[in-house]
Amino acid sequence: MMSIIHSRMLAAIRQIPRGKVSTYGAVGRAAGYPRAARQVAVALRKAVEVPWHRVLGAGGEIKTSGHTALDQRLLLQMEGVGFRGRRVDMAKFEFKFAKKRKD
DNA sequence: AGGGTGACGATCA
DNA sequence: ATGATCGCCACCC
Repeated sequence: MMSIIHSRMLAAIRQIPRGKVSTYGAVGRAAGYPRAARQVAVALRKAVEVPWHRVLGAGGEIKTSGHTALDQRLLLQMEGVGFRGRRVDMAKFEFKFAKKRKD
């Protein structure tokens, strides 16, 4: 069963273009669940066919561990995403979700 | 129903 | 910068 919340999380994640990244918190907000950053991770873990490697922790830090973390970093660098130490250079590579506004 | 959990996030020492 | 703590929230026994 795929809960609606996961569907929305994944929909948001699929919007992240190649060569760009986002964070669990930002994805949660984009999906309409501003406090559900952890659920973004849960959704990613279970989902298939989504650019999971483009989702990082706050500050552009890779929050995965072990072999998964190495894969993630490699995949990102393959897409041209640049790192600065252990973190992605968010100033240049963070994808900004279109946010709703009232105008 | 109740309690533990986690690919999080912000804060503080 | 690093580690501890606490707040969050849906999921899984």
